[in-house]
Amino acid sequence: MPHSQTPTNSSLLLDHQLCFALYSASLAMTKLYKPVLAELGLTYPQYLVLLVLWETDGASVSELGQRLTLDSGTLTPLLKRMETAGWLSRQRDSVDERRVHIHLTDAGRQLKTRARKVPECVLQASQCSVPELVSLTRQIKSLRDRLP
Amino acid sequence: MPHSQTPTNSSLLLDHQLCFALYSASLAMTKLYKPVLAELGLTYPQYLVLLVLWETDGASVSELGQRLTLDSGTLTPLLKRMETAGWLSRQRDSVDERRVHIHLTDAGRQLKTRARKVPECVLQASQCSVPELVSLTRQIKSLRDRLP
DNA sequence: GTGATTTCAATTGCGCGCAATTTATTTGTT
DNA sequence: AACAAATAAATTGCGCGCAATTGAAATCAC
Repeated sequence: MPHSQTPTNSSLLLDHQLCFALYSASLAMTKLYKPVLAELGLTYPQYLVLLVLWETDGASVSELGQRLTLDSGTLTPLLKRMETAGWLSRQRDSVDERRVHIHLTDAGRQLKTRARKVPECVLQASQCSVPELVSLTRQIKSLRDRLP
Repeated sequence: MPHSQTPTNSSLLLDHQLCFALYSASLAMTKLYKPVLAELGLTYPQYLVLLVLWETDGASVSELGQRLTLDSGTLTPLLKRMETAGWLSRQRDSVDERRVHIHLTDAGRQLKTRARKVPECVLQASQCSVPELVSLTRQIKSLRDRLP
């Protein structure tokens, strides 16, 4: 046993590798999306917001935050930019005036059709097989769910 | 075959799921690191820079950029902050004056010892088995290497 | 019902990440 | 030698991501 620090160093390396792999792959994925989304006038986080709204229009800011693990400090300015761009409107809840509901505009709903080509473009660019992506997604979600 | 749009929608969902899983897991990992790194006065990208420098002191800005897939627009201000914090110094190459080499200070080198506990803390907090982390890391790296 | 607590969104401030441009230096061509 | 092209880092500008704080509204406690 010549290396007394082997356990520490290997876990250190492993840990770095996983975190950096996630960090690096996430940045690379965002770059992959960028040109496709730019044609629609969207950023990646804005696209994520639309994915939630296309499913559940009228969600509140905090509901969006739960779905996307983002807080109001991120979402409020982002939603204001999307409101300015004409994709959605922000309306106070008349019953509970603390809450703000986000509703798609006609333009926001129509964008869904044009966005159908996004995942196909990205899937093709990623050069991955579907079974591999299915398996990998399941594992990363499982990891994600165990993180605080 | 009642759903003519099934292929599109499923690839759409799958694609979103993978990208969002990566995005969400990467953000969660960064949050996991934050309190541990905060004790050392570091951010996660700064920690990544140190990991490279602890291995190859004196790397140039572009070499750091290649290792971390970051450009000078990100690295230059980041390195200036780390220089101000006393972890490193930035020195022009006397032969090729376009290049800037990054050298650790004594404090930067000594930080390596204190940083040994970082991966252990994070590994414990992640609640994952080592074999799972090894396998997942390999797969994510493989995906990353196929992305442009 | 009044005060304390909680909840929700907005705001402030800072550090990335990156596209696009600029400046300085080196290399290549002739 | 002189000019063009390529390379390296810095700069500018914008959009996140998040901690911390603020302000307003609803809920709870008694």
